[in-house]
Amino acid sequence: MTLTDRQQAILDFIRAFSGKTKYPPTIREIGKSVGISSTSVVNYNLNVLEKQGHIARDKTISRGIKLVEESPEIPPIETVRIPVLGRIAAGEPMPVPGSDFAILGDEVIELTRELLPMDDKNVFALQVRGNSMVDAMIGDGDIVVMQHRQKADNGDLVAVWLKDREETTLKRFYLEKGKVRLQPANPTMQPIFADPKNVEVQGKVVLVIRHPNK
Amino acid sequence: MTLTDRQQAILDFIRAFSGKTKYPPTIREIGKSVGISSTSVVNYNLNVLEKQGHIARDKTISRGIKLVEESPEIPPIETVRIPVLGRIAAGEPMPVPGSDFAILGDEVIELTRELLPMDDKNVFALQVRGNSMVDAMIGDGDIVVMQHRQKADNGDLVAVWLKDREETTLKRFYLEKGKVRLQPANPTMQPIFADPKNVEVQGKVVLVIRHPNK
DNA sequence: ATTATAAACGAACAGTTGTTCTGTGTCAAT
DNA sequence: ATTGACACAGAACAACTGTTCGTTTATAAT
Repeated sequence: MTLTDRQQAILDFIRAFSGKTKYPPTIREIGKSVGISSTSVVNYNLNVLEKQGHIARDKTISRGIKLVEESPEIPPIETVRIPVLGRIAAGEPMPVPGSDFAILGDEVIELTRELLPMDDKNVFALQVRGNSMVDAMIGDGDIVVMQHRQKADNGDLVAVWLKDREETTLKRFYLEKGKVRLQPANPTMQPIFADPKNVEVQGKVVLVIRHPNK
Repeated sequence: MTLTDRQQAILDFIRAFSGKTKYPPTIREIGKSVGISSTSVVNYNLNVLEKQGHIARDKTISRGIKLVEESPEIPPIETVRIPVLGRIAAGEPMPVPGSDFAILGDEVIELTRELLPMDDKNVFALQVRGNSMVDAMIGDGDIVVMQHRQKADNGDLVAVWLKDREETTLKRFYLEKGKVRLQPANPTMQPIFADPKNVEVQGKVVLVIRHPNK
């Protein structure tokens, strides 16, 4: 069942007007917008649109028009917003996200929640600079999504803050004989040995996102 | 600045009424609901609510009331929904997404649009099985987001359908001396050489998503 | 006790709003 | 040529709607 040009224009106007003003237009506002001088003609066309199921009307009250949804509701996908806090292993100090941190900078990415571990609290992202982790299949330019942690298990991929060097780095974490070994995943690079007191674990990698052609 | 009980009741009614009817109430409908018999009193209270920033009023028109959002609107992030069509290099036939394909299976992921290339049409995802691409830092279990392509450039990471083998595989694509070379990124594996007529390029990898601890 | 302000109230009014009535024009079918 | 359906148009009307006016009551401050 097709619409005339005028009827389509009326629908478009109702949608645009309602979106802007948060209330529907009157008969006269519709008429004015689509060039119909007679309220009777607007009323006639609205009755047709109602009969066809495009709108619903509440009788005799002002602005008693509502659009009928035209497409079935898209099923919602639960997503999570993740602040991208900066870059890692670039030697710059980097703030640790807290439970009430504000988003620094304004870059945020949004992902399907199911891509993250069960606990998606305290999640942030960093962009990797450098190739120290290529054997862990994390390369320069990758985005790593991290979950804030203060403790690490052996073998975890973590971001750690080295207090004496005042820099953050991404490495595999091992605690051996009272010392921390931060192991690159690149055979050309040496591990870092550090006093546990000098190491502050900030987060554990839970997801890696890469553009393979960049 | 506090609200009287009556003013709170008016706000609650406006919110409930608007949610239900999709248009705001009139002065008289408000009065009837909160037990105010005089339109002047309703008008007085609405003016107070407007002054305090709870509502906005469009003057002298019917139903010219709108609620002012009580929390700042979360800035929208444009996202893209990507169907996950299955697994690749598992030897099973895999349908090619077309411009009007339906989502097979019901797994869909949603990502920030800016993570994808400029043209995000005809995008789908596959989960990788196998380690043939570890030197391209794509491992078993990774999700690769692909853009439908029918042609590949040398060096592109692509999914190709091998007609004679009836299987899809993920490899780097090279066209050399009239032959297609599909190059694994794993030094322990041999490239596949194929007649171009036997090879159907399906898509090019534009993003890789990995859980590093799975 | 007095004053100022807030809150309330009914009535009246002007303008808005949707519906109905009567009539005309166009087009397709017969 | 006639008929019926559709679309249109202006006018009139009743009811709706928001604003203003004049007044009263309650409360707090002085």
